[in-house]
Amino acid sequence: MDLRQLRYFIAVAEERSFTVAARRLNLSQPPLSQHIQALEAELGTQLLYRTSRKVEPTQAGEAMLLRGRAILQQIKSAEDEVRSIGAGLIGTLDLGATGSILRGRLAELLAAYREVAPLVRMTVHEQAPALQIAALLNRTTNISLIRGVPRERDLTSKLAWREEVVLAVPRSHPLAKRKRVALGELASEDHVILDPDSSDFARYVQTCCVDAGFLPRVSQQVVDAQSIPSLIAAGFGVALVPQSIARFTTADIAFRPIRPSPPAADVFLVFREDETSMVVHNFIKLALRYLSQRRRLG
Amino acid sequence: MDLRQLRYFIAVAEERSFTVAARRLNLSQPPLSQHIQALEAELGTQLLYRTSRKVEPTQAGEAMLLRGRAILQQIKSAEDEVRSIGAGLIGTLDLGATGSILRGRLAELLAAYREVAPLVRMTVHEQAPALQIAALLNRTTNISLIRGVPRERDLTSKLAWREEVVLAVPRSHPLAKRKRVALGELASEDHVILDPDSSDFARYVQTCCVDAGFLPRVSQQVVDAQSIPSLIAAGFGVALVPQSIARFTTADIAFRPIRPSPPAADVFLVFREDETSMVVHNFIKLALRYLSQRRRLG
DNA sequence: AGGATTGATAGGCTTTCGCTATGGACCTCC
DNA sequence: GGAGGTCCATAGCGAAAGCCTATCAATCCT
Repeated sequence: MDLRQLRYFIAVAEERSFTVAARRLNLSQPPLSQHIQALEAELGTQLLYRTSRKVEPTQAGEAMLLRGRAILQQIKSAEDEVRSIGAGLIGTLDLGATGSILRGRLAELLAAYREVAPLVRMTVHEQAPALQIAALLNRTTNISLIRGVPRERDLTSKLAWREEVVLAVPRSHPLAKRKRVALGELASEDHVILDPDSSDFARYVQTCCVDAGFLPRVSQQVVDAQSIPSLIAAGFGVALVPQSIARFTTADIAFRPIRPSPPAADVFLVFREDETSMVVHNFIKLALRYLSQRRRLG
Repeated sequence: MDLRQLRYFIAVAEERSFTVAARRLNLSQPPLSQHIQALEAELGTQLLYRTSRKVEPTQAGEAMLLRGRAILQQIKSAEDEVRSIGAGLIGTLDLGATGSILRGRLAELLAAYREVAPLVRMTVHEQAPALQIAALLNRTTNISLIRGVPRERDLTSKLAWREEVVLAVPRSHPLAKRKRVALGELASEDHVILDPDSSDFARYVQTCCVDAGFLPRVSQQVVDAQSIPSLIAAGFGVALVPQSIARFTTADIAFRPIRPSPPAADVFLVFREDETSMVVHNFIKLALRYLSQRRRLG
């Protein structure tokens, strides 16, 4: 059986006329008759009872009409689904991010994406950077947002945005009175830092300090950036943190820009080089476009 | 989308190789590539991710594979159903018959038919002959078994079998002692008859009696042949009944053949002339064959 | 009875389909 | 590390199908 034959048959059965059906199909009547005959021959069954005055489906024809319509509908629906998947409008998207990035600019990016592709099931996996890399290689996640470029060969990274690194100090601290702070002035302070083993950002900050001529004295080392503000407020010292964190912390803490030469922490979109999902490609394309726009605007 | 393309795609997706799939499809590899390309172009989506070493479905391809398999299966199932209906192996069959015919030879005919077409839903409507005709014209029933040929123009009748008409008398009756009885001898008896208005059989019997030189004296007239044996046993008189009734009545009654020139009641298969159902045609064909066979054998 | 309408058939033309031959990328084996 | 082998894509040709116009046979309507 052929889909063309099926469509033709349905048209004739519905119109109860070869001539009218042919008109509807933008076809002349003879080939229509021939196709119906071929279909009947293949099924070994008369589907239409025809006199020169009227055409009516036989019982077999009624069944064929019913099932045929369902089949055509299913085909259409399958085509739509495949097209949607191919266009990246349907599917799943697993993102990896740390809490600070998620609560930072990522949230607005996700909102923008959801407007474009509302049917994509998004899941954000909040986890430490090292685990994010593993998850990407695992195919547990499709995309990660990470401060720093991972060196794995199968992964591709694209700069998403740059965040200035700022100083976090207790409001009572003398540096809190200052409008800006030079990096070198922090040499004598106690520092709260992230674990450099699991965090590119921590390593980057460390490098910046070394470049400024000192190795930060560590009073406390944490794995989750979320813990830093509380420790600062509790008087454990100062910390160099991404500016985006400033938006979500208590009043006990002051954030001060580092000047001159403020360090910038780069956040990257990271994904598998061989990623095939159109949802992922779509997201990346949209994200880069959206972010560059934002950068230009403000 | 074309079914051929769908089949081709499924083969390639399953085999994960154009070359192998082409072999399976009894096709050379180039047209296979072309069809897949055409399908992908139509859907605007890559369905297969191909390198020179391996072929794998994309996410869209996976969906297409799943839905496509279901569609092909549905098509096959629809074809099977239509073929079965066309062959008269699936459907419904509504038969009309009087109780005496049903409990007579019809039962064995239905048993024979059920062996050939076990999936056909048969329903027997036990009703008076006049109602049977109406039901046939109504399309409430497809086939009736009636003693006598209805004169309606839209109905066709085929002789199913002939039954000898025999005399039913109480065992205590003098005629019960006889081996055979001539029709003329019943002139002086009281008769239990069916309503001649609704029964061809009753009219036929009446005609036979008139031919034999008398008009039967009616002691009781009933509409249901089933009532006759009880009335005979109760001493209401005698009755001329189809031989088949003899098999299902009590010991109080004797059945005696009419000799010479036994009257014969003909039972006909009656059906609409424009009947289209293959189930009905099948049943009629089988019934006539089966019955003529039975006639020859016994 | 004759014109009109309907589905079936016949013959010619265009499009599609499948084949062989070949190209380009990649893997494997010596 | 280059030669051969394998795989999918492309090109060009012959065969088959699909579609069209013209016509026929049957039926309906006036």
